Amino acid sequence: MTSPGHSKADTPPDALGFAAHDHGHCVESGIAAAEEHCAAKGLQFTPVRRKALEILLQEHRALGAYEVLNRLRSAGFGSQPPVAYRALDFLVANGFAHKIERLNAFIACAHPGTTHSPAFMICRVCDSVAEASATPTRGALGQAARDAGFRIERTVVEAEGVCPACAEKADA
Amino acid sequence: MTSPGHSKADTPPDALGFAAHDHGHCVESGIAAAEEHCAAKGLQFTPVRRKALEILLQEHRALGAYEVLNRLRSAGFGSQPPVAYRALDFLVANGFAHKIERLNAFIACAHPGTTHSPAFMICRVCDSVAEASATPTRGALGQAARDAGFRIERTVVEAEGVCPACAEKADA
DNA sequence: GGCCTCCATGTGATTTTATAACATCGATGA
DNA sequence: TCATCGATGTTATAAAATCACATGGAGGCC
Repeated sequence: MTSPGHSKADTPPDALGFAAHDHGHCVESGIAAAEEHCAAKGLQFTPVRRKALEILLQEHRALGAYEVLNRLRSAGFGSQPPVAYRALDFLVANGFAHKIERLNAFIACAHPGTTHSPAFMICRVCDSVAEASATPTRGALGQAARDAGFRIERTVVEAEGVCPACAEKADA
Repeated sequence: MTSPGHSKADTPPDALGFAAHDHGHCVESGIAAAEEHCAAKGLQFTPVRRKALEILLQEHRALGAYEVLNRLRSAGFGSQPPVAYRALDFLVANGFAHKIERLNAFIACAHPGTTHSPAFMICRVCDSVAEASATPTRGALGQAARDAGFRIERTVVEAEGVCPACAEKADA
């Protein structure tokens, strides 16, 4: 995880993920948020589910289901695809993780607990992914949907490009 | 294309696809646009590629690569996956078709020839798909990208929901 | 013409991603 | 006690995508 030892110590609350930050905090707070939310809603935050979330939280990039599966197996859980897919489905369904459609891969949610329509920036060089907020009903798409009478239930917003770190390297 | 003089007073020129329209026109004009564009750029608009585009243009919904492959086979072309994937890659690379990431499927472009960042509305009931225009650099995502120093090269914008026709049926 | 290169097409084989179908087990509660 | 439910596990298979390699036509060049 190439922890960049810069001066900045904390993650700006509702942004970026490309910036340097206290990564241990991401993991802890992600787990804590899920724990609370599950307790509040009567959901079972079982060992596989917790472990799957932990695995995702380790990285600011998207992991394929089979990569998660391998790590779950290493941790002593079942070794067949449904094990991973079920855990991931649970995390996604409850907003603790998101699926990056472009990559057929999964990433921990950067602001769990809050309802939001996520938007992602995917670096095609280093594969890092940052989560931002989308306001899908406000732009051209929202207008088109209103004009057409289309009822939006969910949006996928993913930008592919080059993250600042990689852009800098390329320039040099 | 997008020459609106021809439409039936139903299809707004650069929108929707859920509305009724002269569908034969979609096919013809889609093919014609591709033909022109290829001639202009020195690209080979070969029989498989043309047929693949025709197949996509038949429908206002996304077709999986294997569905396209089946139809190509029926039309006398090769029957192995690369046949379809290569034709589709060509169409996508040149803006004649788009991939709907959410569905792992492909759809003909609704306004070929013009450079654009497409946005899609996908009906989860009837599977129809309409193409609109996105303005990804203008909303919250664009702002986040600027703040982060992320260089956007391509965006995926897909809204899932219920189209007007299906919503009406559900109400009734 | 003969030859070379490029690119498109074709094939078989394989990899990657995802789901179906069914068995077991522990917790809950009538 | 025992029926039910949800979570986990397994085997098997489906669906989506790519790899590797052979063939064949169109142009350019000698």
